[in-house]
Amino acid sequence: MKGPKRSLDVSKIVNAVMELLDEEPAAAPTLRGVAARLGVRPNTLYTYVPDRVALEGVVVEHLLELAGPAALAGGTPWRERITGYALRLRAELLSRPGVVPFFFSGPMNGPNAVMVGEGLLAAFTEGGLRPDDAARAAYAVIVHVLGSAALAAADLPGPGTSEAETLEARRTALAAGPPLTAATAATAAAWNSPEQAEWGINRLIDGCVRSLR
Amino acid sequence: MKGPKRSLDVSKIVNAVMELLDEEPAAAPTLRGVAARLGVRPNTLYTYVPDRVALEGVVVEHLLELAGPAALAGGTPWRERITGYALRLRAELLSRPGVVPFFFSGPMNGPNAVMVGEGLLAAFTEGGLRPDDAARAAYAVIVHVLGSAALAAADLPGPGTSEAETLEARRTALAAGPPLTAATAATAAAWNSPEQAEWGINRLIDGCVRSLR
DNA sequence: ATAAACTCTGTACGACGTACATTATACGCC
DNA sequence: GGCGTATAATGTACGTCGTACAGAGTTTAT
Repeated sequence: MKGPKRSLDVSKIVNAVMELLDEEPAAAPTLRGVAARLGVRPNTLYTYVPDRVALEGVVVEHLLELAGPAALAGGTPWRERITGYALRLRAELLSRPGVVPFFFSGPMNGPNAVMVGEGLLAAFTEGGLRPDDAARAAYAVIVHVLGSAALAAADLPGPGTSEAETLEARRTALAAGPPLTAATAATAAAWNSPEQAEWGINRLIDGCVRSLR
Repeated sequence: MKGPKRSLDVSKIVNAVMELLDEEPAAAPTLRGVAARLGVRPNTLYTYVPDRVALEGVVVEHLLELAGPAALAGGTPWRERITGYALRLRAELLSRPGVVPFFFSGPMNGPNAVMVGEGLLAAFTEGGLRPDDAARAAYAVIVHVLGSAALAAADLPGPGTSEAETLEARRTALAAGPPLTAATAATAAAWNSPEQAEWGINRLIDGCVRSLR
């Protein structure tokens, strides 16, 4: 290559994004913020990435990998592989709520997304689903995990509010609602808990398996 | 009340948002855009709504109603009520992709959200689920619908690109992937189709029902 | 040695959400 | 029935965002 040496590369940029998220997990990282942290002008990033959406795309790829897609390939029972990856990914996202919107800003077609898809396909195939159903099931799992994370992130307590008190606030609000809502207020108030997410994914997998008979 | 007459009200604002979405369904409506359409300065909207997130919240409420939550209450078989509302809501969102992020920008606790929850609870209860499971199932359905809509919106063809050609592009890209992905490329390429969404929701409900035995 | 290719900077633009002071309007009260 | 006061809308402004474009500086190929 001709010109001057590059001072950065995409992985350095991703690292900067992750550092920003470590410091302020709920704040959505911005192009300018990333550039500032790297000691560089905002438009310098355009050398490495065509636009903001693409930057978010590489961050998404990094997070998909952080959740350990390799563990999807085999070793443990197929069902645990699916729920395991799903819940790990969800946890990674919720510990950095600022990154959640990135998953909805463009198509997910990077190599890690493909790898996750292949791993889910393998697991569901091992579970006895026919190929087409396995494909549908794999997508449904992704939908569920990302939907769950996004809704939970939208409901996160702001700074200066404890998790326990928002939960209690939700519970009393629901208890004042219509009959069925009131009757299940305690359960419904914890709708964004990991346990609830796990329940949902398990029911989804149950339904996919049931389609066998 | 004392001061001058109000020139607007919240419903007029919501109407303006919907008009903006009619004209440019993929563009996220902005405070300034809404104000301009109403012939008013941007900060005038602060008389009616505390901030942008709250504005988005009332739009969300309006869309939840547009999908016809009353039909959740009864009349048809319980299962159809659930899938019907879910798919109607999904369709409303996808015909206005610009509004999808609004569903993830704050808690969903308006009256229509409560009404939808109650309707889902009623349907699942009629389906035989115990109250707590019905609550979990209701939330899982919401997660799935919104997740599906958000992922589909993120993958929508840009202007000047037909749906058929993006589908074909996805198919060939997947066909070049790892073995299981390649084998199911045709199915997986249509992952954001309404049929696929329906399949996912039906599997989820199947799984919830199965938890009975 | 020179030209071409490439990186980064400097500067700028328009859009966004929102804050604050100011002006105009209408009701309640004496 | 005029007047004070609460309220609505405006005017103006600030800081942040993504991104465009021209220019300066650096490296390699010839």
